[in-house]
Amino acid sequence: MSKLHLPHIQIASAAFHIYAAEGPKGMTMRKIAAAVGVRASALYRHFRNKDAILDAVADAADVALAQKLQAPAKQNPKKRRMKPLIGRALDFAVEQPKLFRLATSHRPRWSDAATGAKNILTSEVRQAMEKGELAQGDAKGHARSLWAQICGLVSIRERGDLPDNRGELRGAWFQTAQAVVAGLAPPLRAATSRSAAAA
Amino acid sequence: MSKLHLPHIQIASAAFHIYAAEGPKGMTMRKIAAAVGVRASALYRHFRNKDAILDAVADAADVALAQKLQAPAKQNPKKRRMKPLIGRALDFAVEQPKLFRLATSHRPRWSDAATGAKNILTSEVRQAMEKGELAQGDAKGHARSLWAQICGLVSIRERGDLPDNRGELRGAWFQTAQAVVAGLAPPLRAATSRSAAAA
DNA sequence: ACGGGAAAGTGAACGGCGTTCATTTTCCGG
DNA sequence: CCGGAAAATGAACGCCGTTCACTTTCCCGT
Repeated sequence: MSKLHLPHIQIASAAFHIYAAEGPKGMTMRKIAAAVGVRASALYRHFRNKDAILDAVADAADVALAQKLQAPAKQNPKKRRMKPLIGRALDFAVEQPKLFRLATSHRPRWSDAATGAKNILTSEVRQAMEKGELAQGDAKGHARSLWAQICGLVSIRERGDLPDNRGELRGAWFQTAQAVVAGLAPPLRAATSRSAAAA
Repeated sequence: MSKLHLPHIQIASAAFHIYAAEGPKGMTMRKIAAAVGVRASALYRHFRNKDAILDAVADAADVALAQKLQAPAKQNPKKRRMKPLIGRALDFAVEQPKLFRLATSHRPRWSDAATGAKNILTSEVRQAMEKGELAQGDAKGHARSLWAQICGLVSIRERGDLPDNRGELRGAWFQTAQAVVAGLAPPLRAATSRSAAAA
């Protein structure tokens, strides 16, 4: 396991904040270096290149998103989980649009870290299945569908094709969210023919 | 109406091809200029700056996507439209990933051009509603939900979280697509007849 | 047919970018 | 306290988008 150098963390953290505030074009080697009180060339002692730093930032963004997704501990175990979960994801996307985009689309693959958004989401879905809120089935597949819908909603929102008014916006979100959950909801009849293979 | 200068078109088209092949970082003022046989500084006689060229490329990508989305003319009017439509969208995303990303996420707003993907999609949805394939309701809202799901699917596919195997991939796509259409489907209609056993 | 003015193209230059490299500074264990 | 390793430096390279004064090209009104 790598030694997790301190300067490594300082650099990644500085880059993270710059990225969150100014986006990809604002995150510059020289600016990152300045933020940690050093010259740009010094960064190369700790990261192979800029992309490596961006990877670290993306990991951090993924973790930040995962933390936001995680249900609050005090949550009433009888309450439904899915709509609040979607709400939290959308909140994160609105509060930190650049980090959300990075977390959901930068890396070639989802982080498999236990603390990553993917695993948090899957675990939430699994709990919802156990309580009958979602149809029994492949938890990974359900998580995928749910996540696809969330990403899509955010993508559309960013294109400005959702109402600007806060209340209507929320309504449109949940109208769509409802469509998703309905698609995954316990069958009025048998829904999926394939669920055996993947688990 | 602007005069639709010829050089304008040449430049945009060169930029389009470069972007499709090499992505955002490959699309350089100097390269575009070389492709039309001119120096970089000459481009500024026709476009205010690089972003303006990128806007033109994004418009072109939107139109290309719309053409792909449009149902083939010979289509049997009795056949279902939604799943083939989703299939075409996904095909485009696989064949031209960079153009798809640009068309779906570059601009601040959807193009309202009649030939844009947004309008084609809405019109397809409207026809599906008329035939009872989708529940009656707000066509725009349905189109939004559908498009959200498609964008999300593509986004997830690009992260590598879908099977690599071609058949399974298709299966996973349509499993998810089914969840969407189910969410939008008329309340009591016979559950979308064919379950999507690809493989 | 031609002169002149507008449009288009040029080449050099600017500052900023990521990255490299030889050199210098800083740090710390024996 | 010293010597070598680690870290930081500053200058440089090539590419980027963009600007500007200048030249070339084109075409329209006389």
